[in-house]
Amino acid sequence: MSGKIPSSDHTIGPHTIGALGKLTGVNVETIRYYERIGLLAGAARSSGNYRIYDDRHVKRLTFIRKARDLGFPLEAVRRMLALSDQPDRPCAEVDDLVVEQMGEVERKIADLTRLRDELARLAHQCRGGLVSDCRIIEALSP
Amino acid sequence: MSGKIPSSDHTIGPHTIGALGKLTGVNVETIRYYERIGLLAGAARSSGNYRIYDDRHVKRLTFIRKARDLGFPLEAVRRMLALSDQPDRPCAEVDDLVVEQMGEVERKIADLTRLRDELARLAHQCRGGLVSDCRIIEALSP
DNA sequence: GATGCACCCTGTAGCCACTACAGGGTCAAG
DNA sequence: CTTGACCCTGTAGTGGCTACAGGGTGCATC
Repeated sequence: MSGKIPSSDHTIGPHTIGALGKLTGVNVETIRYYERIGLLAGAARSSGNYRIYDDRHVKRLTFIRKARDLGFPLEAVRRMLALSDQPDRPCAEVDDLVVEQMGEVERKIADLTRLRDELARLAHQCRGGLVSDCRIIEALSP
Repeated sequence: MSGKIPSSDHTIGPHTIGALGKLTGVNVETIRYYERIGLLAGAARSSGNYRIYDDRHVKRLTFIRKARDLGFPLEAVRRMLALSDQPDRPCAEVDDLVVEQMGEVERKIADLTRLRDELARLAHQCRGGLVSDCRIIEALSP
């Protein structure tokens, strides 16, 4: 059976999943995963059962990718997408998500900074010796 | 069938898994998980098939917990445990692990700091407005 | 000795956010 | 007409646990 297949490579018009992936910088497997969990709407299909994405998909996925790059968990991304579809709602709800995420990130930074200091204290404590005299092992041993 | 069961609550002598967990601050499920993946040696069993841990287990698990608290992945913990059993090997191998882990942590801190700065720039950009005018949504939209 | 309760056992499934196959089908070019 | 790049579905794996389900054990209390 013959059928039209979308030619891709352009920034506009229909795209195969691979073209969408390249356009947005998202792995093909990840795109399918997003569809499976209902984050990205399913695409139309070609006669050969290929997914055919349009520009709304490109926009949507770009949004998701940027939000993920900022460290938002998928649930937050989902909420932001929902909000972006409701232009009449207060913007503060979006802001809350950003502030929450910033808090998370700051907590992680604080934790990791403590860790790094601990590790720095441990490092290079036993240059050239044997494990039997290793201060690091000692520090970990009860 | 009767049988001796270890009474616990002391810091020395045999322990049930629950007592070991309390002693070391490690979740009971996690202890069983460590046994399953071969990180913590299996314990003797009581007549009622309860695990009976001795002081070597306590030491071992404390070591693991401290290393985990420092963010070492389980594979690194495994290598450190192996090294701690070979006192004649050079301590530098342990040091390498610490330095590597410190590098990881510093990379994460750098990444998160960049993230935090991005988020800080986004936060509070659209106080009181509607989603339709939200700069955050705008920033994420292509 | 029956009952209750805290603890223990095994085995399996779930979490997050992907990633990596296996085993096939489809498309365009040479 | 074959090659090779791409696509499809479905399932299993990653790390490091955590959370059951469905049972058994140990001990105190009535």
